[in-house]
Amino acid sequence: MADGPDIARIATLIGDPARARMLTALMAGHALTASELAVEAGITRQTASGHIARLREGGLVSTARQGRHHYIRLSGSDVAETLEALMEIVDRRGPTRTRPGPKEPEMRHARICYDHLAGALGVQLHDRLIEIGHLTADLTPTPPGLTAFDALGIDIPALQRARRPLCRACLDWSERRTHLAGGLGAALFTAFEDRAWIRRVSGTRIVEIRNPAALYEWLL
Amino acid sequence: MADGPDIARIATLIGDPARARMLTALMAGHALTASELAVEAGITRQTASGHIARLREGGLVSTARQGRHHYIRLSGSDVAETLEALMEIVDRRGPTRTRPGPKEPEMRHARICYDHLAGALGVQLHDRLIEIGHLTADLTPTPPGLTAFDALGIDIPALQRARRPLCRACLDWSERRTHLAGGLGAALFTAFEDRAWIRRVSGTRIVEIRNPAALYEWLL
DNA sequence: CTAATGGTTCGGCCCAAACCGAAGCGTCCA
DNA sequence: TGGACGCTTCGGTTTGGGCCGAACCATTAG
Repeated sequence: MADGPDIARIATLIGDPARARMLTALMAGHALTASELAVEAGITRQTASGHIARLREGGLVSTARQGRHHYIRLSGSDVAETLEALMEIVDRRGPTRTRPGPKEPEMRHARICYDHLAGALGVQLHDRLIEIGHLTADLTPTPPGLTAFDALGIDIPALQRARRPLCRACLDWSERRTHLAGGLGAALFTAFEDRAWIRRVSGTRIVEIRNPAALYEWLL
Repeated sequence: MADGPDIARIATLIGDPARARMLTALMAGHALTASELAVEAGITRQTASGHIARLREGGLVSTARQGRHHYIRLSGSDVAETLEALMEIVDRRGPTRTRPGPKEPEMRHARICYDHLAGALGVQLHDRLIEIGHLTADLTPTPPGLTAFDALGIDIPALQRARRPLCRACLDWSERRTHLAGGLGAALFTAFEDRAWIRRVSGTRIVEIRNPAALYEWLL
């Protein structure tokens, strides 16, 4: 009898849209910081902080402090399995799907995720970099990749010396696939922006493609 | 962006204590009426009616009218699996642990999970079927397995034609290992029940072993 | 040291939804 | 045909909690 409310407690934690987006983002298996989760969930840092506290209290995530950063990850595979079970229900009988959601097509096409590209364009960039051999499947730069990044003015060795990981896979909530995050993801974004190949729409997370020809040529 | 992953919608449905109690009651696999569910959840009929409408709208339960009665059941095994996954999280890290009531040991030993065996016996069945070669490690029936299932009156080809997957691994929340679900899991349960090898304890999810000799002999 | 950055806490606003009483439908039986 | 029964719908109240602005700690950089 008492187990009813207990599963309700856990389900309630997953049931908030912002928290569900956080947990979905954490499904990639990588630890994320509180700020990154806030961006991923589309809420402010202080709101995210409260959500994280509740998730931690409920045992769904665990946190680790490293300096002034708090890294958050799913607390175990059982949590991931539960989320997958929920996704399966959604998939099997979802009359109102999120994938072709007509809400904000531009957001789904290209947006900024913290400091790197996300959306369909972000996923495409990620896949293409691996496809043309600039990155290996586990996101390590290859010699040709180093040359190509250097041609964009990106100093890979300097990025590698930074504390931040060079490359990280970030799960895209609209595409449900990974895009490129980390120092290189951020560097590529600014490189594209400096060349006016892309531009941020001020006040939103939306990213516009200004020079598709140059962008796609670089991806050949 | 506002409408993130739909898993939040499903989780919210499970996240209300009254609805969680209803769903837990339905885990036994029997259809219940709206009034019975109201008693089970400890709320009035009209409140229960609203909850049932929401659960039906969300696709978690299906209803059937028979005269002036409305019978409600879980809409599928995927819902039961999700609930079991949630129970496993609760079981593993629940702060307010459910009192180890008198029913607990029997529940852990053998219980029904929607329509198939769970608990220690369920896990044992799963492992044994693989061990004696009736199923492969990825849960495909072998020729000797087909013969053995046929001897129990189970029509595997008919089950394979059904929409439901024939064999499915379902994570057991008390054993933390997988037991056998899917069409075959359900068919085995009814076959054992028909032969009076096992019996359900009415009003609960507990399953009693009535003829252990016959049951274990079949598993040789 | 000060400044910048990551994270948390506090206070107040606001809304979704859970709840019940009462009334409204159907369905079944005498 | 009237009445009992099962269930749903409607109104109105209440509350939990999600959200943000602002202020507050902690760590690192300069």
